[in-house]
Amino acid sequence: MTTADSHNGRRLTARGAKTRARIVAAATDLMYIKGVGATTLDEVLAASGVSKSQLYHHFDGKDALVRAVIDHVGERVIEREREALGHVSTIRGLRRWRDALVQNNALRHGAYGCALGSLATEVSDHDALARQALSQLFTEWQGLLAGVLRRLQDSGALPPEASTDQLATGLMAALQGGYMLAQTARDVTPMATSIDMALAHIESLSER
Amino acid sequence: MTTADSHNGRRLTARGAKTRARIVAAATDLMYIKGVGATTLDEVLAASGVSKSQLYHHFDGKDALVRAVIDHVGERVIEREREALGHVSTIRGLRRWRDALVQNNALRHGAYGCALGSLATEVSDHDALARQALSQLFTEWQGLLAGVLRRLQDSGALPPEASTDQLATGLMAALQGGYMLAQTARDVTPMATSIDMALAHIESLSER
DNA sequence: TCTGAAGTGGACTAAATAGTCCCATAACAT
DNA sequence: ATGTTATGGGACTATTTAGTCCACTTCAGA
Repeated sequence: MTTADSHNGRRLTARGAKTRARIVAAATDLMYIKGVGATTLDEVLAASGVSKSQLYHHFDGKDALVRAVIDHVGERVIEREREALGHVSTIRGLRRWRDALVQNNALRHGAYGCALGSLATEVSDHDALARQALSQLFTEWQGLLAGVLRRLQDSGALPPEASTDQLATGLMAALQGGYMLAQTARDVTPMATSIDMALAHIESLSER
Repeated sequence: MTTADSHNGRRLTARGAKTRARIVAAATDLMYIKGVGATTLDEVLAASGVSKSQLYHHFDGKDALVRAVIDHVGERVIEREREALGHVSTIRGLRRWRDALVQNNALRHGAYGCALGSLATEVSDHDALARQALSQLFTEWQGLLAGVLRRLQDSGALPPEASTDQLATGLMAALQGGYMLAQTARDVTPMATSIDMALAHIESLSER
């Protein structure tokens, strides 16, 4: 939302907003499938059925478009995860969350990886603003996981001395690393295995 | 080694081998820093001080060069890890291995991530051969970790019913996910945290 | 309803980029 | 020695790509 409009404070009619949204949607799909670097503006134009002047009317250039894509993907992922994790308070709930992610990724045999993670690795070293936005999104996502862990703690399913933040970091790393290994192997098994190991660790903390 | 020479079976003089190596070395550095997609052949030429005909003499094109880079990076990483892990047989040894990786990554504040992992995410979905090579390299790397875990098992530091292969997968995912989070945050802390969690889990298996 | 700003289309440009080609020189085998 | 093959330099081309420009249309408020 912050970097949403390139020409800050400009008026934006409903028609304009629609065009802008179509551009972002097309760019999001293309960049997920082909990668950011391999996606050209002409392809985005063709896919969204919009002319070049429109693109430069709404965005300062490719970098700005990429940032808009990051915002868009980020919103979607965070909303999805908020719905999936917002009310989870048991280990079983976490396992169901794991199942959903793994099954979803299995549909593509692991290809393309995590929508947010792929953007992050490709963009982080080239665009400081984009990197910051992505970093914040990961923090938010991790916060949702930490919330689940705190609720586990409250219900006694996790000892009070466990650091929920560190466990959330470890769980997120297992998830992202799992995505990456699955993408490279074209097989979701390593992703399932790595999340399972993280969950087993969390579970084991209350059995000692 | 397999995809090493583009024009298979051609003679290769010492001079030619040197030129080829210079091209690969320059391409490796550039692609690590700038990314594969953002690295142009002209840049590789300039950095290696070689003319275009040489590049096309030794490689069929950019894809072939990328595969040579993967082979080169893979060899380096595997050799490094073989030296670091080949004789490790204690949890303490694993922790020292962790320290070395974290400290090394801290020098860049996490930037660029894992040499192999970055290549994997960027190339896996576009070049099937490259993906396979990377997948094999990850398997080899994981095998080294599994070897350590088997030695732990032999010495009684890990129960015999533990699946060393699955634990190695989880450890590798924690490492790669940690690299990614560190790269996005420009801070190695999450990498350290995630590997620590994986190691803590491994350690905890013998204390129950 | 009038006016200025937002929205739109698409041709155009300049630069970059992958890949080709040709000719020259060095190395090697016999 | 000599023919053959590897190595080398670098100009050249066709295409792609980001980005510009301008004429035209639609919209919203005074």
